[in-house]
Amino acid sequence: MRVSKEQAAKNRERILDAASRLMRERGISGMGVDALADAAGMTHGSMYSQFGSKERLVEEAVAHAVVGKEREIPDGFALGDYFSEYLSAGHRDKPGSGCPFAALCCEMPRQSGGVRERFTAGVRRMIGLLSARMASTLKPRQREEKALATAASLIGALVLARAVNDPKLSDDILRATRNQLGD
Amino acid sequence: MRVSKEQAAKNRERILDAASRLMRERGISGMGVDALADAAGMTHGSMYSQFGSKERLVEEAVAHAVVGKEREIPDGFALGDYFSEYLSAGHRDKPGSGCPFAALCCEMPRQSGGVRERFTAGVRRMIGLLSARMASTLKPRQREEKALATAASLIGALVLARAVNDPKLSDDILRATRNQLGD
DNA sequence: ATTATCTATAGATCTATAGATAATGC
DNA sequence: ATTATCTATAGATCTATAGATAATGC
Repeated sequence: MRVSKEQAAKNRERILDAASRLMRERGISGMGVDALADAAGMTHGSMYSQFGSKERLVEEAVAHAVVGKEREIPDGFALGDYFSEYLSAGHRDKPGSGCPFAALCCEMPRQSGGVRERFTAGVRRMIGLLSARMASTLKPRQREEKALATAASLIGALVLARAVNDPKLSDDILRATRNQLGD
Repeated sequence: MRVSKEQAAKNRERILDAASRLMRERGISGMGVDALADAAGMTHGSMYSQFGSKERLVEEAVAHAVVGKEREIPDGFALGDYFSEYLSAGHRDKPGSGCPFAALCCEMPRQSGGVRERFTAGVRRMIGLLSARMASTLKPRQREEKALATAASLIGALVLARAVNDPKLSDDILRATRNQLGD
């Protein structure tokens, strides 16, 4: 049951799409290769011939999620809009298509070097994006510092808002962080 | 091989100590009942007669970790010292005895109601502690808001500093957040 | 008599591999 | 001939339970 090169490439994309969603919804260790194969409409045997191991599949899926999310950011975006979107109830309630850093950060310390490399490269680009938009009255050093702290705030607020049981507390965390960040 | 009530209570404590550490190091789903039994020097059968299920054991272990961590905070602590300690390399590098919120937040959305309840109660107390120490020139509402955003910043910075692969970036995230929080 | 612990085991799930299958691409 | 996919299965690990064991506590 061989397929064409193009079809194989499409299947590969389908696996990565499914993996990058499942990973964010269930966690990396919570995403079974079998469940992933189901979600992608294939057998897990096929995934092993495409990726060799779960670890290498996760490497690519992390990069896939990060790049996909990056592409959603409009070119001339304003910081305030980005904050509002990032800290929205909609984002909180859709982890599968949301920020991969917020979804995967806690599992990263236990991942392979290759997986962490991709994650870290993505974090660096997020900080770069933020830094470039910080008030031009600040020195580059200060902009960088503010960008680092802002990334931590955004990710922390989203993760915490998803973690707590109480909807009001969750909303409060998002709103308070939005207000503190300003712009 | 029955033991005395006191010994049984001690064994229970030993299990909870081991669980609250293993959980933070390997994640809740990454902590096997068997590995936990090993770490506590017991058989897993004994743990089932003590706790009934992994879920109920996790409930107690989360509460145990939260309360244990709370007790470490000195009565008359200063906010600045708390920030410095929380955002230190030492804290980052010892997740097993560190903040349970930072270690477990990403897994919380997939936990049972009982587990999330304990986690949320702990978060609320952390926010209360922070709120009480905020500048007395602020109105209660503003103090609460600042406390919410501060908790998110602290947790986000720690989690992100643990996640990234590059030691310098990791240090930068902690330092930048420390500087932005002030006090 | 009660019960905390242990032994043995069930049944599910997880990652991975070997070999068969059948369509592509030379 | 090559190879993407599928089938079948291995071997490890995971949560959970049943029943035996042996010391406590009435």
